[in-house]
This record gives sequence, C-alpha cells and structure tokens, in this order.
Amino acid sequence: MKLSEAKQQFILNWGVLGTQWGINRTMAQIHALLLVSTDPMSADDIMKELQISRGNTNMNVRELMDWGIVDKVLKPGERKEFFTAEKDIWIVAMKIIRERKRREVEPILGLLDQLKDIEADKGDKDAKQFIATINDIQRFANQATRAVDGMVKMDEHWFAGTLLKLFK
Amino acid sequence: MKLSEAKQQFILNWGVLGTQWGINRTMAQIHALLLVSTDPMSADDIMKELQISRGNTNMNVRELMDWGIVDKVLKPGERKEFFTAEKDIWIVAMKIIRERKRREVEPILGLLDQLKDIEADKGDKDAKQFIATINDIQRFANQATRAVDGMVKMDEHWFAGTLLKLFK
DNA sequence: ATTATTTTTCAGAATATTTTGAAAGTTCGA
DNA sequence: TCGAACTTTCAAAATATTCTGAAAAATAAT
Repeated sequence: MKLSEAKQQFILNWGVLGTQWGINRTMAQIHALLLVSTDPMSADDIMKELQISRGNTNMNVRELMDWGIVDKVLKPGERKEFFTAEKDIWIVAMKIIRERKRREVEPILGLLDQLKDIEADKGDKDAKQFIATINDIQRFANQATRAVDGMVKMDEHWFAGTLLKLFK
Repeated sequence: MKLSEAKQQFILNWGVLGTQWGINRTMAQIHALLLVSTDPMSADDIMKELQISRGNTNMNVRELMDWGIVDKVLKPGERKEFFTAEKDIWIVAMKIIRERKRREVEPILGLLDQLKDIEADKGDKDAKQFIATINDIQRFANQATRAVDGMVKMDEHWFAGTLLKLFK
C-alpha cells in the first residue's frame, strides 16, 4: 500500500469512528488529517484534501481548537493561518476525556443531586429504589473519574518513554 | 419535587446524554425508564410512558438486549413479554464499554495493522512519522484496554459492597 | 484610506438518522 | 386448524444534523 493511500484510509476510518462516538465526521477527519501530516496545513490545504467547503473547514477547525487538540500556527511572511494537531496521543485522549466530562457528564451529575430531593414518605419503596439508582450512578461517576485521573498519571510514564526515544 | 417528575427528568436527560455519545435518544430513554422502574414493563407500558410508537419500542428494546443490559422476563399467565434492566451500574458500564470496544474500536485496530504495511524507502520521513502515529494509537488502545480490565476488577469490590448492603 | 486577502457567519440545501404505523409474521390457546 | 394476542419488519415520513457557498466582517499590505 502507498503512503497516501494509507493516510486516506486512516482519515476515512477515523471519521467513521468519530461518528459512532458522537463526534461529527468532518471534525474527526480534519483531526486525523492533521495527525498524520508532518507540516501545518492551511484552511485551503484542508479543504482540498478532504473535499469540503470553507465554512465547514472553519467551523470544525475552530471546534478542534476549543477542545485543545489543534493549534493555530503562523508562518513568517504568510498571511494565512496554519493548523497543527497535538501529536501525543495520550495528551489528545486526556484532553478529550476531560472535555467531554466537563461538557456532557458534569451537567447531568449536577442534575442528579437535585433529583434526589424528592417529596415522599420514608417508607416509599419506589422512591427508595430511585434514590439508590441515582446514588449508584454518582458513585460510578466518581470511581470512573478516579480511574481516569489514574490514567493521567500513567501519562507521565508514557511521556518519559517518548522522551527517551528522542535520544536514541 | 415529586417522584414521577424526578423520573421524568432523569429519563429526558439520560436521553440527551446518550445522544451526545452516539447512542440514540430513544434507546437511552428506554434504558433509563427501565433503570428506575421497580417492576418489568411491557412494550405497551414503554410506549405509553415515553409516547413512542410500537416499532420504535421494539427496535430499541431489542438493541438493548443485544447489548446485554436489558432482559426479557415472562410473567406466568401472561402472553406479553416484559422487560427489565440490569440494575447494577457497574455491570451496565462494563458491558457497554466492552461492547463498544468490540463493535467499534477493534475493527479499526485491525485496519491500523494493515496500514503500517507501506511501500516506502527506509529513509522516508513522512512514512516514518505516519507509522509512529499508528504505533502510538495502538499503544494507547492497549493501555486503555488494560485500564478497563483494571476497572473490571474494581467491579468485584463494588459488588462485594453491594452485597454487604443487603445484609445491613 | 483603499484594496486585496483571509476568516467568519449563517440561511438554506443536502444528507443522515430516527420514528411511525400498518402489514406481515409468529405464537399459543381453544 | 383457526383466530386472537402479540411481535417484528420496513417503506415512507418526520426530524435532526451537517454542509455549502456567498456575503459580511476582519485583517493586513500598499
């Protein structure tokens, strides 16, 4: 297989994976494209490569920057803006996980607290079960958070390993 | 807040959360409904509660059964089928994670292996970087898998704790 | 200040996903 | 074997999401 073909495949499949996890196809594809590109790319480069419109490119690049996994880069003497992706997959993953937690999980956890405040007799079996379920979800969320924090620590190991490679 | 209102809120918000993670709204809502219901529910019960069609109900209940987080229950003397959700959130979470891995992540990991097989000179910088990126993703996937397996072990702790509560 | 270049916005178009509902299929008791 | 009760299927409709492209806004060079 040729390199260009392999990159193409990677980008396409990364897009599908993104879709399945609630991330829009183009955003995932742009991310994949920048991940496998050695040099920063301009909006025009991205448009051409992925065959998408300027508006679409702009929106999704900005969204990727909001997630902190793509950065704007300026080249001396060039008017255009260029973009580059964070290449360390660990950092990418951690940023995505944390951002999703912040945006999507935390709001619902706040709500759950409110939902436990129910008008019901002490003996009400239904109410008890409901509260127990909510409690379990909250406990689970806490455990998962701790697990992720644990992974962030593993991050340092990884990073150390990556650094080592540079000196080989 | 009243119990019925709290359940309603829970179901609605669980549906939104599902959507954001690539799970369809109705599926998440049915799951939430069964999670907070003490007794098994029939298709008619679900239709009425969530105001959805029979076909929609049927499809999504079956999908939930495929995921292994909803079970069919038969009541003696009743023709209808009833459904009930796995109530232990840990088990639910583990089943979802494993299923998503199996369905969505593993296929792409298989592909990645193929993509590393590139025709290129040994010195080709672009090809090297591409392969390095793929390797990093694979390494990350392995680490994540191990982390999840670690969480499954925590599962036993949790389960022990839940059992304990029963004897209090 | 004017003009050329680039970025951003957003209404409407295109596409993708979900839902409905009625018909076909299944199951089971009489 | 028949028919009532229930479940499944799936084409078409409804809905939701994403994408386009041209106009407006911003930016920088002359």
